[in-house]
Amino acid sequence: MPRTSDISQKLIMLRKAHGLSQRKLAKRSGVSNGTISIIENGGNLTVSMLKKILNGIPMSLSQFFAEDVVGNDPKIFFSKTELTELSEGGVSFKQVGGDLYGKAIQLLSETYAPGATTGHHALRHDGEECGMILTGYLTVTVGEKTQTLGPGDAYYFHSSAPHSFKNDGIEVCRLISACTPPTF
Amino acid sequence: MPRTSDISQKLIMLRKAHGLSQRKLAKRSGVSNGTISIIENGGNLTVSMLKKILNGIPMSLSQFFAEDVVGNDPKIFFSKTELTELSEGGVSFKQVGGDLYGKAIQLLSETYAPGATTGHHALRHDGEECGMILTGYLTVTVGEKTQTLGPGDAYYFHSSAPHSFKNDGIEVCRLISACTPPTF
DNA sequence: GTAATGTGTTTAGTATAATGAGCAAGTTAC
DNA sequence: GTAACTTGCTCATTATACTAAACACATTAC
Repeated sequence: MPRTSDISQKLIMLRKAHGLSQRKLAKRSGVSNGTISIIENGGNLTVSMLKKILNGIPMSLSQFFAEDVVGNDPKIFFSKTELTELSEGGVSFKQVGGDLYGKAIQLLSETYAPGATTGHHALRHDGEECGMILTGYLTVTVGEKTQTLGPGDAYYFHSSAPHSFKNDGIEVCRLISACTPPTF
Repeated sequence: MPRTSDISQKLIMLRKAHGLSQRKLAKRSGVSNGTISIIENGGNLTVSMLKKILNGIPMSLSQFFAEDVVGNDPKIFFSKTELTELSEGGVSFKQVGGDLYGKAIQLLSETYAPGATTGHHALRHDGEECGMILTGYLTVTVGEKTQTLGPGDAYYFHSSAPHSFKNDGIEVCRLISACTPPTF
């Protein structure tokens, strides 16, 4: 048996993040304390066992195995500025690190609710733009080209080309994009 | 043992969707055929076993447990270019959408293994740089300022200031950053 | 016909996941 | 001090996940 594993590391992290000892977690999840110890040291475990343990966190299997995604509750910004939000019609733009107007680059954290769109009259402005889908699916139209992108997919284009975004999926789409120069 | 379960149902669906018999899937994933049968009838199974089986589909644990059962294989890059990786010493830079040298902007998907660093002799180059932590923690030093950032946190600075990155945590740190102009 | 392949299931044996008590070390209280 | 409590880990025992081979039933070939 391996000395450690991704699962064990993740469990340890989760347990400690919730301020629980092995015994407390064992009690909460109805598992023996010895089992927790073995698993945290890299032992194998059944899916149902993992489910029971996560139940004491609490957390779902889906959450546990989720490709990690942007955290919520924004905190300190190293850039000393706040994160500002511009939201309308299910589309939300968050200017990461605050408004950097006048700077050469702007990072945005965007979310598109299911069905949300920037509108079919496409946007046009100066600069360049690229982004990467974190979760969900987004249909991107640039000029006459349309592509539906999923997690891990990316786009890049000159902003002078007419472009629009739409979430045709059933789940929220989140992405990170960068554009230059800032247009907001 | 239950006569059926969500996991077994999902596995059956997946196997059939790929036109595989129990024996074929067993062969592909290096598992005994009997085990497949038992599991499909609701038997319990270890996480590593599930991983092995999914390996023959193929599918990741993350995908298997994902809430959405939408299509997979994200591959196409809307920018028509490939994602290239530059990795050394636990630090990995992935140029999202390929090398955009000559363009005004470059999006990077970066990962820092626990303990990994860009080196204490700080980097200096032209342009501006900003990024956002997705998972894990990263200690960012710019000039004389040092800050440890977590998920959702962001940084922004002029690249001409000496800067370095280090993962002091115990888990992998992943972030998305954008810089201009590209320096790779 | 029956021989050869395919399917999913069952079974005996073995490897190992899980239990719960007990261990050693470290805090805190008094 | 030492008594009460915590921490995580170890160990014999029990429960069970997993294997490999055999089973029962199909379909196809000749």
